[in-house]
Amino acid sequence: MNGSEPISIHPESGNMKDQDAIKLFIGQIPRNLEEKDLKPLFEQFGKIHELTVLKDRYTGMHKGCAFLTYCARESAIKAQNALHEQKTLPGMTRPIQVKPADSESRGEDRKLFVGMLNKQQTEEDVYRLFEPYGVIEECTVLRGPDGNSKGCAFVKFSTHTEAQSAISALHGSQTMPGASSSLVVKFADTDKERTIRRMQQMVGQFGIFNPAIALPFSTYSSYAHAQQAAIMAASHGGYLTPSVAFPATQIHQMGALNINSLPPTPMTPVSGEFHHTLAGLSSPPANITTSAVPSIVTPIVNGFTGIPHQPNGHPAVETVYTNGLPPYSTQSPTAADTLQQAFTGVQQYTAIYPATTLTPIGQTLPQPPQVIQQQQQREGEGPEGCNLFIYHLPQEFGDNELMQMFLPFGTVISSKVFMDRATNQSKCFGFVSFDNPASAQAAIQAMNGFQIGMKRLKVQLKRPKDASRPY
DNA sequence: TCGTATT
Repeated sequence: MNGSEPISIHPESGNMKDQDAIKLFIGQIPRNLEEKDLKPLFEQFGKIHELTVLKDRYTGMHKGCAFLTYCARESAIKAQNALHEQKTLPGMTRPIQVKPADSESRGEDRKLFVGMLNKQQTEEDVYRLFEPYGVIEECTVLRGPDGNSKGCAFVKFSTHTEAQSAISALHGSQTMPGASSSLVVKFADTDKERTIRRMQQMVGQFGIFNPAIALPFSTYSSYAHAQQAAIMAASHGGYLTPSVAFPATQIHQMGALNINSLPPTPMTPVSGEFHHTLAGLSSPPANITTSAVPSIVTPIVNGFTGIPHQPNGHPAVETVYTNGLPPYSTQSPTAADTLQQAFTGVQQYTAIYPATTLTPIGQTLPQPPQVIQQQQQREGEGPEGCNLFIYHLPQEFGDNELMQMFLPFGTVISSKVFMDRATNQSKCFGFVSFDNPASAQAAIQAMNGFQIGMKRLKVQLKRPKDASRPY
């Protein structure tokens, strides 16, 4: 599940697909092309059973890719061979992608991540290194915008077993000249792990206040939206693009990871489920460096994919909103409904600390307070059990940020960050008071241990004034 | 040192 809702061409009558039809993933589609625009391009290879442009579930934003299923399996093979990496659609900087959708063959369990490569090593070098262990379907060295190797690569074998044997043989087996440690060969991250990794990177990148990304969110109506917006902005240096969307479930998992600081349990690769795509469907020869391979395996340009990485410019922001429906208003909400108001604080907070908002989500999604009181810093204090002590606040947090952070859990009747009189700097602790104990408890549950940058919040009930000191 | 996008 991933924030997209299919909009399909209406299957015409009598367009039954073959039992062994292949669903194709189409990438690098200009965002102004809809199903009807794409249809002619693909129809020349056979009758289309279904064509679905992927769109964001909430914003309707075109994601720049699609799923395509032909009635006939053969049509898919022909289309891939004819189009994949062969043609660049108007406005795109990279060629169209036509290949079996992930759903057709999860691939993850036979895809390896290779780290600690020498930055001089090319796709061909990596290919040679892994060739002895099986049929390589894909071999890509990761490169930066300048085309320089990042010292790592993806290698996809045709089977899990082959991939495993490559790990056994190569992991740690040697140290490449210039590498800081021995070769790393392991299964590539799953989608979930990738999501988590990205978010962690964002924590690192944006854990320090960055006003540049604190602007453009306000009219979202749910946590997930707010998070998506912030994450999207963060991961693109403030540009809004539809290219990443994080489902709430993944965000939740990320949160859990932040709290526990534990790596996710690796997903056990599903084995035994053999797919009829790729190798199965037209039995690619072991040597796929030949460009004439009549296979639906991702064609390998010049023997290897990904060689000519052009530096790709930022996608123009204005091309993003092809449906005339800007997903994120740059205006503040006027008189939004109660729910929206309830989340405004989270959104602002999210904009400041994108990844860190992930933690409380879904853990304890509090009832939005019915009334948001705007009083920010009344010295008042709630009843016993309603007052929280918060430590390890970010240096930048003031009373208002503190309130924003806790608004989602109920009505905040006061928030106070303690300042050093001499320096006027935050002492990084403060107090928040709710109007009822349940809100306070919800806030503790969700926010205690919440990671911001390198620190974790300590959130606990404030000691009653008359509490006896332990010493 | 984990890819631009995968219902």
